Amino acid sequence: MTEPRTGTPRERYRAHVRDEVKKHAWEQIGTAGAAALSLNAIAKRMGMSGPALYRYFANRDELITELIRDAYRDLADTVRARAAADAGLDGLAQALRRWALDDPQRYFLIYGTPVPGYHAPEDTTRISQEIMGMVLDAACAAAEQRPVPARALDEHLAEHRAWAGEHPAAPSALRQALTFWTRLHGVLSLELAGQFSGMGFDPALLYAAETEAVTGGTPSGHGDAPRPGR
Amino acid sequence: MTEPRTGTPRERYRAHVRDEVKKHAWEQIGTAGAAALSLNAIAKRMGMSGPALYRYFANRDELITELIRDAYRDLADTVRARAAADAGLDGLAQALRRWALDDPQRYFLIYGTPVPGYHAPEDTTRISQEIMGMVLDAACAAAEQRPVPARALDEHLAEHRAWAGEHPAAPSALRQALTFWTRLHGVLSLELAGQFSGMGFDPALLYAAETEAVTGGTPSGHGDAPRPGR
DNA sequence: CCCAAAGAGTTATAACTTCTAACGAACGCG
DNA sequence: CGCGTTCGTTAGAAGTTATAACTCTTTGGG
Repeated sequence: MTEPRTGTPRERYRAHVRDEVKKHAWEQIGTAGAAALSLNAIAKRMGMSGPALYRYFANRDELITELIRDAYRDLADTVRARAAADAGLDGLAQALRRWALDDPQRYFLIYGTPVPGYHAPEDTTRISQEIMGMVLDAACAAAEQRPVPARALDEHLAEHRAWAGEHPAAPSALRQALTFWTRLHGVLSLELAGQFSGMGFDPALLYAAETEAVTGGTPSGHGDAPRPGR
Repeated sequence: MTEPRTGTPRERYRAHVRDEVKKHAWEQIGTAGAAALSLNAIAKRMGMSGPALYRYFANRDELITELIRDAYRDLADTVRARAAADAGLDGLAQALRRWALDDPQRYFLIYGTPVPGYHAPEDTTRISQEIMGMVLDAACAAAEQRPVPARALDEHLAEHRAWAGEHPAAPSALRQALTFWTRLHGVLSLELAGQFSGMGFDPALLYAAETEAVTGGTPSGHGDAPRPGR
């Protein structure tokens, strides 16, 4: 989460306690969901009384916001590592699914049901944009090897490409990155939510099929092995 | 929600109070999310003390389960009405989006972040299957007019078609119904969660593009007007 | 019609939760 | 070695879910 080797002893201790709180928080979230997260319960498990935690987190929302921040950072790191290995769009898709399956509630903390009042802090939206940027990079790289056919939506995206920032992606790449996100999230979120549970088919194959469809069957760059199924 | 014209006066009164509780519950969920739903607050708004509501709902979870049940029923009714009008797959897609935008938290109550411990009651999964059945019907009807090309996934689905029940859909129709669900849910859930908010493009056009892609551009049956955008 | 049973709503209470306030003790910087 | 900052404590307010016990009303059977 954070490196403990900085600042004064007190700061290091503080960072250590904060990390331990977050560790217990993730456990609670994993077993009972974010709604059931209790500062009191965490304090007791750490062997101290409830109000002590308020020295480390202003309130429950700040702890959850911090967890969301960490989740975003971890996802960005995962995608960045995979992108650095030049794994291609399908490599990113695999990394995303693994990351999500590794801790479904962490995925839902980012992409799940929003709390009506809640507004994400600016830095998390920045990380979100960075992730999108890496997907855009991969989409452009894939388009060089195999051109992506144009769609009717491309025109609209060409006119509304503010979300891509300064990225020089072609309209078709914008669309590809966007549908990469929506299509994989569609399968992944329903799988993680257990909506496929009694249905019998293998979600991994559906995910692989969607990945192949959205990448145009591009077998990745020169990075790790493709392995469509699992 | 339920017809008040049945049973004894007491039963009718009971049903009336239950409906009023649910009405207030939906308001709370809409403005603060399901996690913030408070039986106490509902009771006070209805002019009675907290424990009185326990005459009508065993506990908070039972109320939420009942809301989920109602949401499923309402979605099934909406889809059924649209399917009866022979609106085609894209008609169902439009109906789904309208229904979701009408009350995002209601959509998320069904398709949003799951609570780790929670298991859906049997009747809601039955309704879910009924909805899937109607999508399958529409997919088969569309395939008669315009054949759907086969995909690699079809073979797997042909071998694992238990979820389709007795439905005689061809493997390609199974896949089409499944991706209809996952692709539209992918766009819709991210839109409802506000993930597209600062991005500039029109989610309706993205949804329309995904609808057209998944239906193969079939301009519906003979029902209501198609109207792709909005 | 009458009366007992059933049901509705009440208050009191327990066991939780978040979060503030006030206090004492320990830590570590100068 | 001090002395101020920081930490952890207990006390307590205001919420929550949920149960128990009690009162009052409604209802249906004799």
